[in-house]
Amino acid sequence: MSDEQETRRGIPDATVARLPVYLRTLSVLADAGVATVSSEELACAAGVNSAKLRKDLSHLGSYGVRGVGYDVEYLIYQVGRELGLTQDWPVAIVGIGNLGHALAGYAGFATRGFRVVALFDVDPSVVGRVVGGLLVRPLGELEQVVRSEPIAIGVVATPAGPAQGVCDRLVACGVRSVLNFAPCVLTVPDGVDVRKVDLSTELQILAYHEQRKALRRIVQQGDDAPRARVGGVAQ
Amino acid sequence: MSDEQETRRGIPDATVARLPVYLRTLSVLADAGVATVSSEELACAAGVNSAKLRKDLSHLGSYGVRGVGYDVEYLIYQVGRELGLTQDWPVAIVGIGNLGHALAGYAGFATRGFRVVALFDVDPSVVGRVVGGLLVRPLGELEQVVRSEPIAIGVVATPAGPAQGVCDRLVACGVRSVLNFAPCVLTVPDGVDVRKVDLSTELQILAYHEQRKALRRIVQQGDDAPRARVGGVAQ
DNA sequence: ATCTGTGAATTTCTTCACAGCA
DNA sequence: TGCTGTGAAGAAATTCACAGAT
Repeated sequence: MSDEQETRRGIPDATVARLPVYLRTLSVLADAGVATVSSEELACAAGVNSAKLRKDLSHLGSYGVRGVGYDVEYLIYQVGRELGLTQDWPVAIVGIGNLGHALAGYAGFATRGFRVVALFDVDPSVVGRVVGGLLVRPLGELEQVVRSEPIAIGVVATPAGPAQGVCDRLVACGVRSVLNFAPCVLTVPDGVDVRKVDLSTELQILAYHEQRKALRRIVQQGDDAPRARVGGVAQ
Repeated sequence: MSDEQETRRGIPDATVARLPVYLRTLSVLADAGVATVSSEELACAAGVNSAKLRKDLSHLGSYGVRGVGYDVEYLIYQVGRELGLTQDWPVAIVGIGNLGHALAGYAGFATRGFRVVALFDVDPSVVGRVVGGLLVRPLGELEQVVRSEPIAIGVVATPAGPAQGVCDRLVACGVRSVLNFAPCVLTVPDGVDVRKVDLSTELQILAYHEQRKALRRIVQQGDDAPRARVGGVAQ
């Protein structure tokens, strides 16, 4: 019953989002020669609480040993398999500006499973250059290349303006997963996944909390100090 | 009663995370000359459903007009204020590799409120260069600069190795908000916020869903085709 | 004795559906 | 009538706390 649900609906989104963190943490432990790890230790290293970690891992199966913990190598394999990293995912990056340039050279992209196989740009001064060992092709060749190589994931690193158009072309060529760095919302048909990475969004979230912390400090001070200093903030 | 809670606990995290998206969407509308927008229209443009949008905005106050919608300019102001964008947030970036380079030149960083004021790197071949109009300083000057300029947000764009050390130094200088691009978990004292942007995490999440879609297609095919083709997948 | 895996309780987030105002 | 703002219902995620395996 619960197994059936696991297979059909899959693992909860919140759990999927944390699996990569666990995987990276486990890799660090493995490199350090650690063979076995408890949920408490792994959770701490990954920055979550141990009950959450255990519940997350329980969605993959029973890969721990009671009274002992988890075998690091085995868990790496299981988490990687669940995430689909045992397969090969060819990636294309469109838009080789500052960010695209960084992405093309980013070692993290070359980690298990992911393989950058094509770079595209419209700018003639960029096209023809070699970035991260790959030739930058003109955008016009997108359809041809994406169809011949079986591109699974398209990375949009263009400005906001052309992003939707580029995305449409990728999707038309059969790309079903898009990672969007452009500062805009991409609209895609059902069955296509988009994830958005937005630097200024993250900054704004930090600013919100920073502002609250500053406010809280003022109010706190106000509690100890004469009321007048608080101004209109409290109440 | 509910107002009190709003002031003390603040806006729900899930809402805060969406406000920047609304803000950007509103800016696009404003640039297009739209004066008034309904929750349905704005929600659609922002890629969320309208009930969620209305509930989100209701946490800021009652800034809409029943039967009419929201005034775009006014809402931009209110959302921006809530996020703390009416204040000035000086930002320092540590690690001017490919990514740091891209970040320093990223226009989104220069949007309302945020101002990159200092760049640091250890590499002597990078130190002294001018990137995005700013001189790259040696890491040794971090304490001096961060203390003299009132840096609010530190961006860690170093490799994983030095990231924690850099973060510790930033925090020691009074930085209370850190945006982490390094592929590792940063540990900070209470009262300091860290947000993590991880490119390979996003790819892995896409890979998970891509794998599931592929699997579903196979199972679906299996339903129409002879059982034998399904193999061990179904049941 | 120790540590996992998991039901149950709790909290948070989302969606519904409609009262109430323009 | 049209659209917002919001209680109430529902779904999802988190945390608790402990039974059960080694």
